[in-house]
Amino acid sequence: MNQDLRFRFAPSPTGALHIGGARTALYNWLAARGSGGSLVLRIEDTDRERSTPENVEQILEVLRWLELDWDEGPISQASRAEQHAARLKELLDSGAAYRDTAAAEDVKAYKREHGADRGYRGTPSDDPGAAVRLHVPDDGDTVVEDLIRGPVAFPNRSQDDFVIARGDGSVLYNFAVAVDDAEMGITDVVRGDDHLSNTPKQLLVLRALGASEPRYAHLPLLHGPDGRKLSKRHGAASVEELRDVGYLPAAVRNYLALLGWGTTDDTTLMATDELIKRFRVADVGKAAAVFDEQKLRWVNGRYMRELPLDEYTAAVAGFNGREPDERLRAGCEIAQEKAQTLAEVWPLIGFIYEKADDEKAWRKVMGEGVADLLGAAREALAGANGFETADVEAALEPLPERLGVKAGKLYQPLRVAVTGTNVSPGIFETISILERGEALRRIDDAIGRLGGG
RNA sequence: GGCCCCGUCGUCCAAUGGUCAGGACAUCAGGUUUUCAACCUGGGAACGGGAGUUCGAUUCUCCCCGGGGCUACCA
Repeated sequence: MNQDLRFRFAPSPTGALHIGGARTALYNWLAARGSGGSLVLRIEDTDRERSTPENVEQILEVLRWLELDWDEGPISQASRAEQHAARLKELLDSGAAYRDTAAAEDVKAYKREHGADRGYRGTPSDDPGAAVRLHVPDDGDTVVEDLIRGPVAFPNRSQDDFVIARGDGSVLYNFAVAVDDAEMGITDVVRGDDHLSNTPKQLLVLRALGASEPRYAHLPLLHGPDGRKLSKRHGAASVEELRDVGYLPAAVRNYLALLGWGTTDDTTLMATDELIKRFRVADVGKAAAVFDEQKLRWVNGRYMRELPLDEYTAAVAGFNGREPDERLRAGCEIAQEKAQTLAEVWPLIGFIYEKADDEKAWRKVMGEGVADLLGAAREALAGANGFETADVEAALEPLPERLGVKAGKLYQPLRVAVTGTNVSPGIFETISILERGEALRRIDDAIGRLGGG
């Protein structure tokens, strides 16, 4: 345990939080919790155009839903403008940075002249409204000692003298991140691979400032099923969507943890405390992973089935905007083995409250001679000793043989008569969960509709 | 274009300088069965390509190919 470790999750609120971002948050959280260190939440909102309060709130909500807590923050990066300005002034005063009036076109012209692999070098200007660039050395490499990838060398001569502050004095991302990580005492930066190329820039800033450098670990990106970078096109790409289709937070954590990381003994299902115990940033793989919702569904199904009934009922109730009551609890009990997501539960047990109206199912099973079969079942149920599942079973079980039909020939019409559709939990449980009067009434209705009885 | 990263079954994750390259999801076949699931059994399925190092490479090195990231006075 190392209490001195400080991790951070630093999303930019420019849109919905991706499952990739969620995984980054999860990995940081697992690493922090597993090491006894702390987790800082910082919102990278220096892009005032795209950062909105709604997006910030959305990110916090996703983290809360995933049950990932943090120890400090959320800290708005934009609110640290004063510190940024102070550090910027240091670099300007020391000569490590300089003002330059060059625009994108000038940089291109420079490269046409000096070669595409040559980093831009500007000429200091005394125009107080010019952007600020950092002096990058011409020789040597800036090496990122990445925990996952090992040392990665970036030749300095290919690196531009990059802009660290706009003409108006506000700082840019790579500068703000470096300053904040240093001033917040971050020891471990665990983030997406898309930042690997930014790291030498941040290191250069840190060194110019004489600040301490954190350890870095760059996680492979997540791709969609087509192998391209994950985006909205790929189905449930945002965590909110995952929540809305009925996945359990614990299952999502388990699945996400496995996207890029695995154990030597091939364990697939791991409760969160086990993930905390076993997860190591350095063990994360290097290759990009593809988000596979089918496997998430399977993981989720396993979690659904293992949930204690009370929790299960509460989850189903919450998902459907209801209060958990005895009736729902009874329904959940018979549906728990069958549903893989919370959204799948209601179609299975909605009949408890109201009979469904599935025309296709009706046409499929309510054929010739069905009225008589239902009549026989009705009589058997009316005469049952009680109405527990065992009573219903005792009453119905002998029927197919006595009537000379296959079990399905009787049970399917009965299912449709009672639930209104042809998919439900076991037929005996399904009937038993209704009160006897209600069950008989529904059967009578069906017989009536068939023109029989 | 430049700089950088990555490359094991369809997908995720393992292992190894010498094994029949393993597990999970998915898939296929069979079983169970009152529907749908679930469940059980079994099968197919991978080291991107080419050199080199080596007695021997999936594993080490190089090249190629493929995919990806960055390349803004965005984050």
